[in-house]
Amino acid sequence: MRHRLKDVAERAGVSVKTVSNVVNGYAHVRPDTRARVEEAIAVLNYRPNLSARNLRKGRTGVIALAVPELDIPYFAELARHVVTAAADLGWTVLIDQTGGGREQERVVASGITDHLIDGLIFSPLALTADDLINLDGTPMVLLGERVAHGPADHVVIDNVAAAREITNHLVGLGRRRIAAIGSQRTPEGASARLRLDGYRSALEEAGLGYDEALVAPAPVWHRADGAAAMRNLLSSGVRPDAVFCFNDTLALGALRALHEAGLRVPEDVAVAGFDGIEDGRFSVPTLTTIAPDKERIARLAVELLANRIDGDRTAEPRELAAPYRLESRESTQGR
Amino acid sequence: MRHRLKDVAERAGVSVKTVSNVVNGYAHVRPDTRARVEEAIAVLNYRPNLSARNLRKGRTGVIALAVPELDIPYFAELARHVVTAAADLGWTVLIDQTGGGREQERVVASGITDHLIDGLIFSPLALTADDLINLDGTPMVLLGERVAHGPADHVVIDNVAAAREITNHLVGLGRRRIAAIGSQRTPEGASARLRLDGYRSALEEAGLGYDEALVAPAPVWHRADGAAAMRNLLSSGVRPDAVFCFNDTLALGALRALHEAGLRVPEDVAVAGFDGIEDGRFSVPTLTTIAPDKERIARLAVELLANRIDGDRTAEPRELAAPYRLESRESTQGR
DNA sequence: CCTGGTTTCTACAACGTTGTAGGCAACGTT
DNA sequence: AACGTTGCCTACAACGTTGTAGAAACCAGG
Repeated sequence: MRHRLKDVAERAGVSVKTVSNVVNGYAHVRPDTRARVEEAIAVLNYRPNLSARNLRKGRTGVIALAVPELDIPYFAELARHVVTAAADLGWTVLIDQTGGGREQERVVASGITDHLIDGLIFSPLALTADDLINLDGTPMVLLGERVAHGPADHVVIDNVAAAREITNHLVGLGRRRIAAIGSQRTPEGASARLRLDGYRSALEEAGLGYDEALVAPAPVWHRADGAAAMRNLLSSGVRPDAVFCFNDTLALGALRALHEAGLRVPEDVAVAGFDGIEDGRFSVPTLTTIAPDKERIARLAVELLANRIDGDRTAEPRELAAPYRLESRESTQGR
Repeated sequence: MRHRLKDVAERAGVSVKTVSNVVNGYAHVRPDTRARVEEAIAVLNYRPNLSARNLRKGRTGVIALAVPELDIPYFAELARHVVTAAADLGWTVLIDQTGGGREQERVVASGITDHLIDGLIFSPLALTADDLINLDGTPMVLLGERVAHGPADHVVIDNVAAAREITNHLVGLGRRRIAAIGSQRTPEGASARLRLDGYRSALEEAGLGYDEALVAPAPVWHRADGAAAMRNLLSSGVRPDAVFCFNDTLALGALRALHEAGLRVPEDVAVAGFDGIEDGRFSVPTLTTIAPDKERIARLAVELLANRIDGDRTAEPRELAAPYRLESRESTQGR
């Protein structure tokens, strides 16, 4: 039922290689020969066997994208853009869910040398630079803050500046007791640390001072954690007039907790998030956020990977920054 | 830098095939031979070339999951479960975004025969059964209502019964003017039709009658469409006391529009959705919904596919139903 | 010590593709 | 008329793996 070059060749009365040449668009094939071959291909519904082609060429046309979890909106949106950007270059994307644990991430990073993929775009949470030094040369592009200045190409956004900007936005609205949700002391918390730095430096610039009591940790950044952290803040007696949540799902959870506590957003407490996920455009109230340009991040990552795969694999790792925008909505503005 | 069986064989002083036997766990290998081979494998950091193995075996260990869009929460959550269920059987999942157009879906369905994947789990929106008859035997499992009783295995939930149940829930709360958002007249609207049927039959059972004016179409089921449909309903002068939205993102959009119109949920209008996405647990108010058991759907789909791949490819297509639950929350209950 | 069976290992071919090298016509140039 | 060049095509080998067939070494039972 499934046909090979040989079958097409027999039907068209040419050699196997000529069929291969037609399939690959080789120029020097007589029009009538080409037509005969193409007809045979159509009749037999021939499709190349990619395993064989890959074996011969040493390329698979498949890249992997490894993210912690697919149903975290930020990663789902990112994944969508990566798949699209890769498709533009003729690549297929294989998606790997790491779960975010260091051991699993290490497996992904090293098990990648299966020759099934040409390269890897990796958004690690727990991995350290040390985990990456021993890889045998599969091109890799890292996303996010976790392994900055590591041994691989890297796409980031300026977390410190972005966090400073959104904290300034809250300051500019006259808020004075600005809390933060999402701090982490674990090694996984690289993004958390940078965003905390930005928050802190904005506060100090504004002369507001940094108050530990206003900073709530969140081991994971899901909605439920944001809600719990907000409840803790409220019950601890501190009365913030604004909250900067280190990502949007935390913020959505915080909105929920504020609602349950009978506090109005933004009148009583202004809320800001980070990530620019789609949900934030439709929440009640809509969510002010830092929106990284995910399409750009995806495209840069795919292009960096393409350069590694086709080009010099020993060149110095490059680090590219993607832009972001502050999107101001009801949760800080009112309407 | 990258080693082959041959390199390992030379280092261990055995034949290539013996190394292959060790790698594949063949029983009859002397312990000391095995040890020598394993040591060589470790030293050289040998990894099998999957393209070559696949070529030889005719299997790739990769299955594809095709969904319309990854950043639709329902599909993201589903994808996560499929990836997990597939991993349990030793498979990797390649994710394909179709965009939901018929032409693209057709390409996915037929272009799948690239020998890169062993099978396909497909959640089509626009595809018809006719588009599927000509496939050359790549095992496939369909999800959703689009192509019922088609030529392939199929996992569904009982949409009509679920829609009837949630409509009954609204009726039971004393609501009398129950609107519906999400109807579709296009061929893509298979789910919409079934959910509308359930809605309608519940109303008629309850003696409430079916009123066209209370049914709002939504060409796509995104948040923005739900908000727009809700606004249309309100401005058309009908005053529903409840709305059944055909999925959760529509419902989240509707909540938003009701909020903007100054209507209270659920006091003025009760809102129910469908899909059981995570967002609905944290929206304000939290969302009553029909939650299909996505984990079960994913597992059933993967198992059906496994049976096709390993077993009889000509057996009659099977259709399995997955369970769902009505999850009652604030948007219909109040608190 | 022979016989028949098992264990352990190896050589070879094949999976379907493409790169290389080369052959044969047909062409234009000397 | 002889020459090199170009266009078109083919045969062969190779990518790295595993299935098949079988050789060599070993073992138990007579």
